[in-house]
Formats: sequence, structure tokens, C-alpha cells
Amino acid sequence: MRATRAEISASLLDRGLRCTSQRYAVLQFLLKHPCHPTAEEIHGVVNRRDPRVSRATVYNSLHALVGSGLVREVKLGGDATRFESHIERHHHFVCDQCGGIEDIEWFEPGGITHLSGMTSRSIRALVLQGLCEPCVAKNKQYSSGEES
Amino acid sequence: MRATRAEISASLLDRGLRCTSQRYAVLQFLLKHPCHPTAEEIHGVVNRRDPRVSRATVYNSLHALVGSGLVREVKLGGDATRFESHIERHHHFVCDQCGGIEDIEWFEPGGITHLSGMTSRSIRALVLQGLCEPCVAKNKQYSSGEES
DNA sequence: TTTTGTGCAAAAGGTTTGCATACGA
DNA sequence: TCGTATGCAAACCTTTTGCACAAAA
Repeated sequence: MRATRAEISASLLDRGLRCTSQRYAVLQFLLKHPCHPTAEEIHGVVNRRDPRVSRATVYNSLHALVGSGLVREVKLGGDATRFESHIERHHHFVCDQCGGIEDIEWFEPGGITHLSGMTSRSIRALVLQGLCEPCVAKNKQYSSGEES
Repeated sequence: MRATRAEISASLLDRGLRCTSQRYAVLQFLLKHPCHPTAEEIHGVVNRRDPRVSRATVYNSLHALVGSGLVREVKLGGDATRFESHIERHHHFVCDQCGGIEDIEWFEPGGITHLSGMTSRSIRALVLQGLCEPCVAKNKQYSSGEES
């Protein structure tokens, strides 16, 4: 998360990717922000600092980073694809109500394979859909009669 | 799945939806085909039978059906939203390689809640991402040295 | 120097919207 | 009849593409 300029540059070169200022900015942003931004959000931030970064280049950079394994693409049902630099195996939780996304520490889904009788399929990861803590609390508040 | 015209019509009226020929066609298609078509696929089929069905109306109809609980909207990470008339609780499996979607019989995800320490979140359903049986087999074939 | 990456602008899906018209209850 | 649904076309949002130009190794 706290990578230096040299480290970021090296990790790009190691994978055969030239270290351009645009790629550097995109990767640095993802390393600094452990959220799950969309390409548009990344473009917004990066472009504000250097207006010479186009939307197409953000997409190009993201694809290059995903291709090299430095970044992971996450499609969780929202309108836009999201990206994260958290590349260790993990699951995701998505809140149906607020759309919030949370990383879930990895656990073997073996029990699920068993539960669903899916012994011949191989499971890579899970997406858990439901209500996050704040939304559960918010709903309780409304349903307990506090109208005003 | 084998609903008569009268039954489909009645289920629409029961929920305060007018039974227009377009809505009828959309709902009938979803009841007949237990797959997970996109709006565009539905429009293609319905429009072929009655060219007077516009794209916008297919979207309107789908939203009305989803709003009334007759149809479920499924966002599984593909490019387009998918729809299904299978409204009983169930999970989904999505193949990373071929994009195929399978319904998974419902099971309580309680074990998962426990595994991930997410006691205060409420889980509605799971999306399992991985490789389906055919794709697992296909990959084995390629990796076992059969080049030609 | 040579290859790879970039900016721009246009286009391609998927989906929504505004408004006059048509149709179901 | 009356109010809701529909068709059309245009707009919107996310993402991709083609091509001339710029920059990294």
C-alpha cells in the first residue's frame, strides 16, 4: 500500500510494461486506495492532477495492469466494472441497498461445493449479496416505528 | 412453466398490471425459457413474432414485471442485465470462461456467515464464480498434451 | 531509434427518457 | 372514457477502436 516510486516503477518493468506517467498514476491510485473504483472514478482523480490523461488511456492502462496481474478487475453487478490492487485471493460482499463493496477474507468454499452438490465444478471466488451492517441498522430503525 | 394464457393474464391483473400483448409476450417467453436472457435477447424473440414491439417497451415491461415480483432481475457481472421467471430463492453459478449461468438450489449460507465472521450482515444470495463442468473438462483436455 | 503508449474523436453496446398516440379495463 | 402503456427517436453512460503523434527503453 505504501509503495515508493521506484517500487511501482520496478513492478511495471518486471512485467514488461513501460513505466509511463499515466500508468504510474493509475497504479499508484489503486495502491493507495483499497476501495473498488470504477474506470471513470480513476480517470476523474488522475485527470484532475494531470489533465493530459485521457479516458482511453485510463482504460488502456487498466487493461495492461490487469493483464500483467498487478490489478484485478471485479465485476460485481453494478453498472461499471471496478478495479482493485488487492490481488490476493478473496471474496466480495456487495450491499443490495447502498451498493457498498467489502472484501471478505479468503476461505475455502469447499463446504459450499458440498452443500450444492457441485463436486465437478471448480469455484474461484464468491460474491455475497445482502445488506451491510449500516443498512441493516438503518432498516431496523425505520421498521421500529420512528416515523419522523 | 406451462402456464396458460388465462393464468398469465390473471397473474398480471392480480398485481395491478394491465395485460398488454407486449407484457404478455415478455412474461410468456420468460416462463417458457428457464435460462437467463438479456433484454436484448428477449426483444429479439418477441419482436420477431410481433414487429410492433419496441426495445423501450421490452425494458418497460421487464421493469414492471420485476416491480411486481413476477420476474427477477439478475446482475451477474456480464455486460447486460439478465432476467428470469424463477423467483424462488436460489443462488447462481457463473462460469468465468464461457459465461454460462446456472441456478443453484437454495441452501442457507449460515456456514459462510460464520466462516467470514460476518454475523451482523444479512446475506440474501450467493454468486459462485468458477469453471463449469464442460469448461473444466475442456481445460483438462488441453493441458494433458493433446496439441493437434 | 524503434517500439509501445497516448490523445482525440467517433462509434458501439446497453439502457433510459420525453412526448404524442394507442389501447386495456 | 380515462389513465396507463406503447413507439419512436434521441440522449446517456460505459467501453472500445482507429489513427496520427509522443515518449520510454
